[in-house]
Amino acid sequence: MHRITIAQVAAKAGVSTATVSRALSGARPVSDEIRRRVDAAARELGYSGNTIASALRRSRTDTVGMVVPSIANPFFTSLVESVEHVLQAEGRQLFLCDSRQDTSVEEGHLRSLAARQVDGIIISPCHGTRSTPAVEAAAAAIPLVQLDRHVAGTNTDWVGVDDHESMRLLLEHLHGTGARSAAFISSTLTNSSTELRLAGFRLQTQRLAMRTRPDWILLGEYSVDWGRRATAVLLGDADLPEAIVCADDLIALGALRACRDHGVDVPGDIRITGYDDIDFAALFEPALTTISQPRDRIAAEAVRLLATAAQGGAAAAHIALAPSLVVRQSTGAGGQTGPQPMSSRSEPGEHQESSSRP
Amino acid sequence: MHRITIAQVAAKAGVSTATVSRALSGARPVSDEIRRRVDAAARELGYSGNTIASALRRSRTDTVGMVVPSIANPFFTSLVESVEHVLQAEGRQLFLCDSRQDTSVEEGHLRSLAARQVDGIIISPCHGTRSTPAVEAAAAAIPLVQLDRHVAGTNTDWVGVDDHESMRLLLEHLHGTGARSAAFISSTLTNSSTELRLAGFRLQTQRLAMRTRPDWILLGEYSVDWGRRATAVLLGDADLPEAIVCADDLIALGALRACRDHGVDVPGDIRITGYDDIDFAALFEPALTTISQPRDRIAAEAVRLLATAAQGGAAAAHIALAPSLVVRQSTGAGGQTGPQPMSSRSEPGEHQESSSRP
DNA sequence: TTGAAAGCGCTAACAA
DNA sequence: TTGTTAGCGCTTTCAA
Repeated sequence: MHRITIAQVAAKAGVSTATVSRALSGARPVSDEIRRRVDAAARELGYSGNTIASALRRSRTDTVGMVVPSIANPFFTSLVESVEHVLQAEGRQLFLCDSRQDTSVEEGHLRSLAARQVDGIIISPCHGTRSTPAVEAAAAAIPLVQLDRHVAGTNTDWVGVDDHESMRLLLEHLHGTGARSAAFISSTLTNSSTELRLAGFRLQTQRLAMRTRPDWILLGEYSVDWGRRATAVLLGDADLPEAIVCADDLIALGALRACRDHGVDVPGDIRITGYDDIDFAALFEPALTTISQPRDRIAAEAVRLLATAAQGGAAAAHIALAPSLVVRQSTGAGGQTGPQPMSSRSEPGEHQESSSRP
Repeated sequence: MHRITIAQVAAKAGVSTATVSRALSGARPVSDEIRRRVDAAARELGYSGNTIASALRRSRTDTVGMVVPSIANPFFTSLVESVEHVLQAEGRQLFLCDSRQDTSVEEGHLRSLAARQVDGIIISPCHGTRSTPAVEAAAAAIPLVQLDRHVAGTNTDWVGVDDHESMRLLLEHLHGTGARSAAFISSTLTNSSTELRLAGFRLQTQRLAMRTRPDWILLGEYSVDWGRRATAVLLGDADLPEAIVCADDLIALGALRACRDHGVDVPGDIRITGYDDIDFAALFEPALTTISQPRDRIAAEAVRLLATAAQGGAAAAHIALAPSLVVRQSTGAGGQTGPQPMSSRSEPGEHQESSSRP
């Protein structure tokens, strides 16, 4: 199992190792004749290259690290998928890390990625304040971009959607369907997205004069189970909200489930909305009205920012892409059902960019 | 942004680079006094190590590559999650690759992983025969274990569940609920698991004298949409099967959806089963009876086999773990519904191991 | 227990 | 266009 080295290829082709390197990488001009000889020798020997040695020499690994709070969460899964596809198109490779909502695990991952000399790090930090030191330390050494969520007090690149705009879309839509009161189910406020979504909810309900109550703001975690339990609490009261706004689709699916279990009709008695537009959101009965994030675009921007930062750009960029509202049955708008192409989506374009590199 | 090297730590601590290396890795004995000095120097300088240089020297990267046909498929997602957790516990890192059901993409990934000197490769090949050359080539250079599916004609390690046993569990259960006829919806037969599941279906229906028909065997792809369309075809005929056995949960969820759309009661009119026990299987209405694969165990065995192979074990191991049947409402057994702990699961133990290393 | 020195496989100056 | 040479940062003999 001894690996073939460039020296053996050089010997076989009767040229120097430098020439082999040039011929194979195509970085510098090489005569056709020699290129043929080198290619033949490499093929015959089954030469496959040693990226490690190359990386050490070039101080560049063509490798990106990605850290997410939970691989199993469908939203992050599709973000990972998008990032992987972008990298794969560039011949780069993805180190995938799951922080499991644990800042110490997250810190370990960041350290390890730094030691592995990744060219960049893409992270959805698991906590809005406790993740800050590790994120800052990593960002000081390596280009780093935060995705979706971001920690407080740092000045790194960030890409996500405009959570405020999302809440405006959702609540105006609900208001338009006649809802005049709303509850909000979310995770505890440990990160920026979660905080912004709640702030947006408060702002928009107030603006639209929709009624809410302090005990209609239920904070737990991003999971189906929490959505179910929180909704059960809401349904246990005589005063029911006309709408339940959920901070992600998992919570919303749990809410749908709880309503079904309690014989509450959706959207007849209560309208329900989600956030993220995971694949299963379209499949449930009733299909879920939700916010779609332009994941591919988010991934592409993130990778682009990494490249820019690697070239020594100065100012950090905050890119908020436009979310889009996907109307389905759970808000009674008679929207489409099932997994068909979602033609009602508005084209998600760039929404605002607060600052950019030169 | 210049990285600190071991030489700078050595200078600051007043020792040689060799000593720093020994002190930091803990591989060889170092006096307490010097260890203290080195640790202090490293901390003050913010030394973080260069895994690339270390890897080149040790010819070991503490890195594993994983190639799956589709990151977004919840079954593979959870396999990825399990593998990542096992590796993370060992301080190793995962290169995640999505072959997107494309053998040429897959081949590119395998080449790239080999060039990156990964310590091992874990792969669910996307095709039973067309993936063979690339898998064999990779396996010749690097420890490789196939997960879930495996290609024809190679002799590499493999870990998965016993698909035949799964079909026995499913069909005996269906027979027990009174079903005497069954249809089968699956992907086209491009890989081993798919083939084995169909073979198992044929064998068990015959053994149990359950009626089936050639046009009740519908082969498309592993997706909700295909399950839905295939079921719609079945429901268009006057002769309805009493059960539909689906080769994965996505297909089964599509089948449930089609039945609902056509006003066919599940499990009253037709029983439906899935395969994989993805998280959403428990959430649908009716909740899905399915086969649970011991994912963590599969992941752990795969990583263990990689280590064994790296130490130069000879014979390839084929480890088939025992699947377990999870009974829920879609087969009318009044099983539990919703996402509660699945107490009816039998403990998945080792089922058979056809050969093992010395 | 510590240090000196070689070298992992590759690429980038520099020369020719 | 090609070859020579140095060296990326680390670990590991080998000697002391």
